[in-house]
This record gives sequence, structure tokens and C-alpha cells, in this order.
Amino acid sequence: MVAGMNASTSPDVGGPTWSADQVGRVAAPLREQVATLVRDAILGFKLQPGQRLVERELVEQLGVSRPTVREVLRQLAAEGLVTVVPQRGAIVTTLTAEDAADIYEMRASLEALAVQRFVQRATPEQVAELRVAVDEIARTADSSDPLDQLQAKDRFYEVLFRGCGSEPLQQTLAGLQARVRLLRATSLAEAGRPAQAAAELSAVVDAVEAGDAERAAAACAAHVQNASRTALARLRAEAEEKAGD
Amino acid sequence: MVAGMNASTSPDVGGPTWSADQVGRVAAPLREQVATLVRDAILGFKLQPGQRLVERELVEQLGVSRPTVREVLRQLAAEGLVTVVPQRGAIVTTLTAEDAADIYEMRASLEALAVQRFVQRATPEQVAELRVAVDEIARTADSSDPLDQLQAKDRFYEVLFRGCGSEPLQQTLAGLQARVRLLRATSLAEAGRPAQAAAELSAVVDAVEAGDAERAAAACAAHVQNASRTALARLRAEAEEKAGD
DNA sequence: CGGACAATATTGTCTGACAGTCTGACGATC
DNA sequence: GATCGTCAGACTGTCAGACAATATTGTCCG
Repeated sequence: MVAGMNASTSPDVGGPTWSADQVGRVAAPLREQVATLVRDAILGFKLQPGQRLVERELVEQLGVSRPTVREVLRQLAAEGLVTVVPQRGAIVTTLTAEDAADIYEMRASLEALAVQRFVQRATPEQVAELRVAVDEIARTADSSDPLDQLQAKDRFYEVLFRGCGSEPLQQTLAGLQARVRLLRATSLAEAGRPAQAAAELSAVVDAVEAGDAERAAAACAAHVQNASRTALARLRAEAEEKAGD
Repeated sequence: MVAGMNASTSPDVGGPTWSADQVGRVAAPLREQVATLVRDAILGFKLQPGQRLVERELVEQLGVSRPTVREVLRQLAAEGLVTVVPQRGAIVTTLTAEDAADIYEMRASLEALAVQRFVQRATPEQVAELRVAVDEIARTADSSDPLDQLQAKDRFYEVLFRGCGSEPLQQTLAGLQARVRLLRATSLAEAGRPAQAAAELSAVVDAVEAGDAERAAAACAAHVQNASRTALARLRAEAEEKAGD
């Protein structure tokens, strides 16, 4: 019942340590649940970059049929989390340092735009929600569990994107967001970075509350650039480390 | 509202004006061919915004199986060309004036970034290609066939995106690009706009050739903003027209 | 005339199967 | 002994058919 592949694939995949045996038939479409499952596995590094995603193994581990698995892989490919090589299948996307730099620059531009829209369009309730979210980030900054930090950040951006009231903007940023999360784990691992990030985002919300779209956008861009510097420095250090192996 | 906002219930599959009866089994994956076919149909307004895309009809008209159709719809949904409503199926995405405004703003930011990258990374050959592409746009500006104009523009952006040497940037912009093409048909329909657009893009390439990333980015952003103004004015006029009906 | 119920249409998902292609290994030959 | 060619296995790409779940539509009754 479990995948005991003969020695052809990578020998170290071990058991399906990340799979879920139950994907209960609730209201949400099955493929959404599966997509979320696989996405979280990738973002939680339970599936490592470069690792092959063999359809049949996913079918067995997830307990869904192949068409469903294929639709999920297609969707994740569109999100940029997996890369599909024709005739060879899907692998978990590997981001280079250059990719990371570009992603951060896109974020800087687009999130600044999103914040401006938020100032223009969001309801007072949504502004309040944003404040709550940023407080949550500050509270988890000291937490030893990086997962808490990531979730708090996700929550913040969820509120932000929803409040900017633009389907295309939301969709595009969500696509980036998925890739960013991979990098965020890197930048947040830096000592002191979480607290600094919380302060920067708080500045953003200050400007939002003041209704100053310009300043909010600038603060947001500055935040992303800081995160970029931190993450890139670390990524390059890791790359050197690996090269030295 | 009568039974048919779409004449799709007609069993006469003999003459769908946009489908292709032959999707020749060549090297490219079948679903790519199908995706291109449907995408072109949408961008060519053979499938109108809001129109339902029923899986079974697509199966019949395209001559492929349902799993393939579903994967294609999923992919186009990721590109933003169709909107999938759970339990109800896919419809051709309808862009509101606000959506259009946001898309143009995103383009302004991201294409400026792309141009900067192009200046930094593109080879001299690619710069030359870009010049050729922009000349082609200028040449087709007088053409009465809007399709020629669109293709020339596509070519220009293809060169630009490829030359900026960033997979994530390319993918994100391509996603926007698909939606933009829908709008481009609108802005180019304005008298005199094609020639002006050609001049603006030529200015971009001038800056690129001079190696001035700053100026190139600014010129690019300016171009998009002009296109935005034109398209938005027209879209709002059309909206009023429709409201008057 | 409005609302509840039944018929229909369509999506969501599964099972099973087969062809095409790529990988990797084994064996043959130089 | 090394290189090359062939061959088997592994996966993906695609198809066909089927069934349950759900939304939509149309009709009938109060």
C-alpha cells in the first residue's frame, strides 16, 4: 500500500511523512484540499526543491485519482511552485538567487500598489483588521515557532489583498505570494529580522490609518527591500556553503 | 432574460465558427494546442466575455477528451482568461473598468522593471531584435488589419520578456499579458493610437540602446499610462452605451 | 401569483487502459 | 577494457465510460 519503489527514484524519499490519509469529503472541492495539502508540503519543505513529483506516488499517498492529481499539479505549476518538464513530469521549483531578487522587486512594486488601493478602497473594518494582523505579527516575532510567524504574515497579506478590492491584482500577487513564502522562511530565520519586519509593517499600517497612500506605499516598498536584502544575503551564503561541499 | 444568453444549446456542432476540427498530433503536447486554440478564441472575441464554457461542448468541438479539456480550463483560469465558479463551471472572464485600471497599473510597474532588467541582461542581439520588433509595430500602425497590430505587439513583448532573463518575472508578466491583450484591442481601436504607441515604444528602445535603464523604464511606464488612458476612456464610453440600451 | 417539487443539465471524481517517450542498464562489439 | 547499441521498465499524455452530487430549470399545485 505504501510506495516501496525499487531503487530507481531518489532513495531517500522515505515514507510519505507529509501525506494525509484523510481528505474528507466536505463542501470544498477535493482538488482544492489536495492543492492546499501539496502546497503546504512544499512551503513546509517536506517536499524539497528539485524533488520529483511522480503522479502515481501522489495518487497513492493522497488517496485521490490521477486526473485530480494532474489538475492539482497544473494549478501549482501556474502558481510557480512546481515546474512541469514535458514528457518528464513535475518537480518542485528551485529558485535561484536571481529569481529571488526579481521576485522581491516585483513584490516591492506590486505591494506598494496594493497598499495604495487598500487606502483608497478598504472599509474601516478592514483597516482595523489590518492593525490586528500586524499586532499578531509583532506578538509572534518572539515565538520560537517559525510556523506561527509565517501564518501571521499570511493572515496580514490575506487582509491586505482582500481589502484592495481588485481581482486581477489579488490573483497576481497571490501567485507571487506563494513563491515568496518559500523565501520568507529564509529571511525570517535571520536573528532579529522578525521584530524588525513587524516594526516596518506597523509603519505601513500607521500610514494606512492616516490615509496617506503615498507614505504607506513607500513604507511597504521599504519593507520588502529590507526583507530582500536579508534573504538574498542568506541565500548567497547558503549557495557558497553548498559550493564548498 | 430568455433561455439563451448563449446559443450553445444548439445541437448543430457542425459549424462552430471558432473551433478547429484538426489539432494535428505533432510534437507539442495536445493540451498546449488546445489551450492556444481556446485562448485565441477568447482573445479574438469569438468567445465573448461572460459566455459559459461547457465542458461537454468543448469536448465535442475540439475533439479531445474531457480530462484534457478540464486541464486546459484550469490553466486558462490560472492565466485569468476564464473564471471558474465552483459547481457551475467556467465562463470567459469579464473585465470591469476597475480591473482594467489595476491591470494597467501593474503593467506600468512590472514592465518598467522588465525593461530595466532587459537593459542589464539582454545581449546585443536581443536589443537588435527589439528594434526590429518596434519597427514592425510602426509599420503595421497604418495597417487596417488590427490582427497585424496585435501580433506585432505580441512579438515585441515576447522579445522583451525573454531578454530580461527572469523566469518568475516572465511568468508573472505573461499572466498579465493575456488579460492585457483583451484590452489592447480596445485601445488600438482608437484613431491615431497605433501610431502614437509605436512612437512611444520607439522611445523606449532608444533608451535601451543607449543603455539608460532609468529612462527606458520611465518611457515604458509612460507608454502604458497612455494606453491606459485611451483604453479606459473607451471602456467607460462603452459601458455608458450599454447602460443606455 | 408565488412557492415547492421534480426533471434536467453539468460538474466533480473515479476506474481502467493504452500509446509514446525518456532513462538506465545490460550486453555486444571493437 | 571501453564505447556503443539495443532493450526493458517507468512515467507521462491521453482517451473512454460511468456514477454521485449539486445547481438550474420548468412545472404543477395551493
